[in-house]
Amino acid sequence: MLLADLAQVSGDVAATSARSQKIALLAGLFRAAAPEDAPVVIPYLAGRLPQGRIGVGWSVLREPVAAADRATLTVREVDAALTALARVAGAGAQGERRRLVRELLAAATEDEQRFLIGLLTGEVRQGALDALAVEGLAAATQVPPADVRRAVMLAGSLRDVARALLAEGPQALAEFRLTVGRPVGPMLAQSAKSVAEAVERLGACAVEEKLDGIRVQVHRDGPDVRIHTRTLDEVTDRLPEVTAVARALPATRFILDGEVIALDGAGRPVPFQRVAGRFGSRVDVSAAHAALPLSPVFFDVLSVDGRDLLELPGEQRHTELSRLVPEPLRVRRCVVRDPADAAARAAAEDFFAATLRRGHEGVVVKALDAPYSAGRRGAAWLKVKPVHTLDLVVLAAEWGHGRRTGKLSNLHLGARGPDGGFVMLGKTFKGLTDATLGWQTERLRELAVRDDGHVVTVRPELVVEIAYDGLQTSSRYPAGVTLRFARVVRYREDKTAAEADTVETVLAAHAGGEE
DNA sequence: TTCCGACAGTGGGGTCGCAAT
DNA sequence: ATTGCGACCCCACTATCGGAA
Repeated sequence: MLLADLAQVSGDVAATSARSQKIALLAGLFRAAAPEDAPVVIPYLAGRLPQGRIGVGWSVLREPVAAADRATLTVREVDAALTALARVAGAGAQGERRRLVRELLAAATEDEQRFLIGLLTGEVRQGALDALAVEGLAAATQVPPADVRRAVMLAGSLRDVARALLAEGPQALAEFRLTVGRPVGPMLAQSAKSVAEAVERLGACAVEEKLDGIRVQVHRDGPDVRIHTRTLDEVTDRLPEVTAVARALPATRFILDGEVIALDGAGRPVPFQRVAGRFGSRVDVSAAHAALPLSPVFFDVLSVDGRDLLELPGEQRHTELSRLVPEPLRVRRCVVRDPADAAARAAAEDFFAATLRRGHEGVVVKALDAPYSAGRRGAAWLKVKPVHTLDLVVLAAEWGHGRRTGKLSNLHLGARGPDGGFVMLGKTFKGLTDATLGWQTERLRELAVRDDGHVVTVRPELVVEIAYDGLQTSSRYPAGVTLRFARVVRYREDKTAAEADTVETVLAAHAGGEE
């Protein structure tokens, strides 16, 4: 199959907004793909490389390459070229990768180049990723989408399922069962504004600590322990202490879901930044380990002694968990059996407050009767975190990309400094409706003093209310801190810049506590 | 007919490892 | 030794489609 066919379909998919149409287009191409092409074609049209990220980014792709005028590249040629490229390493690797990429692009037409660059940067922007590729695969093979989706979740891989399905037919899906040693997509949580709202939405529920660390899925099969992240990357080598914990538990085959954090001498959690630093250390793990030991804390069990627990209600899985994992290795929790019981609701609020006092991020409220929905962000788990707000001044804004092209999108945010100037605390593009986006573009253009084509600097007059999750240390910004997860709540046209919050108040609000 | 679940998009900051400077 | 780049941790929020209610 020619790469041009993929580029064509990708363009067609991007051109329609109807999901049904996108799925039909994908299915059409999957049907036309030869069995040897399918393991490449399907990830490509899900916007991903089968090799994963291969060390090619914007700096390599920045300079344009003259396009070919005839489409000759086959999908398999491209895959072979990228496989070779992914293997390049060592001194001179940058230059060699650059040469290989440019060679590939020179053989591609303009449309093919656009598609390849999208794949390499992870920005195909066709309005279809894994989920719609699964639907397309189901349509192409005439298998119920739910069956394919389930197999993909349990296999942790669209490509493997596609290969099996196309080679062996629908019965191949039965092979994809929960298997110790093979990671599954972790269940994710939605957000709620308060514990009261979460309890209201869920009914009978458990309120559990939300720890601010790295999500891990731990598989043990006899002496063999494997640890995977949220995106299913294997990180066993980096977490020897987790392996040791898993080996010490009173069962030999299981899959646990939890979070890895670090505790200081007083038993309080260490800030996420330090945990991430330790977790990211790969060269000398034992030194990093000694400097900051990590502790796993578990909150779910998916399998034990060969029993698949995914379909069990959360409460029964918790019973299994408490049998397998002793107290300090489990998250604390508080159960609300009857949401109509005022005392139980009050206990849940107290638990939330106590969790924050212990230095944790918040809570996750979980329906007692919900199964483990692997790979889904269902409404059965709701996270609740405290939110802070500030009134800050817009110092500049950046031109947006994609659907925000032509709009001023990413705002530079400043607090009032001691000398009457403004101190930048970070940026945000989140929380904006299209209407607000349009409005701020107009307003900021009126206030513009400079436009370098990327950043538009403005007179510091517009005040915007910003929600954020806390401060984190920063080497990038002058105050030495930046806002974590900043997002726009609303513009404060009733306020002047002189009434915005000061750096001093921002720092004081978080003094002594690290949220 | 309206509501709501699932998806995709739009990027944020920090940290590490690696190669280039 | 320092700098720049890419990968990958953490993540919030809105718009949209299309099936459920």
